[in-house]
Amino acid sequence: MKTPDNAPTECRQVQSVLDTVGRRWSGAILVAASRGARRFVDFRRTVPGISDRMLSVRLKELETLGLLRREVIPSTPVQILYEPTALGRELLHVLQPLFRWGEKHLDEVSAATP
Amino acid sequence: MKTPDNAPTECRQVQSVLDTVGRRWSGAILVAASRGARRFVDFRRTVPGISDRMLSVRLKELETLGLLRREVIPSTPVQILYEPTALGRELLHVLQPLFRWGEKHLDEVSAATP
DNA sequence: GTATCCACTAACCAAAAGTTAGCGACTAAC
DNA sequence: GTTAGTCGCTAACTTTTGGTTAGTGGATAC
Repeated sequence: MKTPDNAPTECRQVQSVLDTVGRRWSGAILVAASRGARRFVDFRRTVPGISDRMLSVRLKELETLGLLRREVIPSTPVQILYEPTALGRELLHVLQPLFRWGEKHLDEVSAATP
Repeated sequence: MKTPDNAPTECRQVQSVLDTVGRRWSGAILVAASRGARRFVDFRRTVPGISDRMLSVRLKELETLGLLRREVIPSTPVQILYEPTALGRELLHVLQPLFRWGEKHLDEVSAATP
């Protein structure tokens, strides 16, 4: 069977999206943010199993990608707030169908990985 | 700010979905399949830049996950066909919004990653 | 007989993720 | 007033994952 000429382009695009938002923890961090997490400790408590290092690395990445905004509040102790940008909220919105699929089918899928 | 009690569960679910479909090449391979790719060489031609090894590894994973079905046709030379299962097609369907988001915003996002 | 195709696999190297520990500046408890 | 704990990180190191290159066997093509 033959694939259409634009198929490689589509594949490249899909690849790029998943390379940016599909990295380990990124999705979970965005969801945590959408559920109200703002401070470093909020995320650490809300994302199960993440280490300080990975959280720090991913928050920085997501900020660089323009999906989270970092705000420093010079109180004592200093507070650092992360919140979704408009772009981040839009991304969370299009991720909803994927999450619902996960809820529905994850048992079937993970049952297949021994 | 406080996150709701079910937030960690949601994060875990998101994590699991993205751990399965968000691995490098998996999304592109599924898209290739949805565009008509069936044989090993079809995928290699349709997914730009993938190596034989990664293609082989990912096809096996996607088969184990129940997203692709592997069929051996004992012709000469033997043909191996991979096609999306019902579950795979459903997943592709819920990934569409994400892909469209990518088309629209990838330039903004990748412009932020130097 | 040399060349190529198909669907892989082996051996090896690089990059990403995970683990453990600790930092400085502060606060609260005893 | 010393001990313990919090917050937002970072450094050093190990493990896991991904990437590259090469090669396989059986077949047909020239």
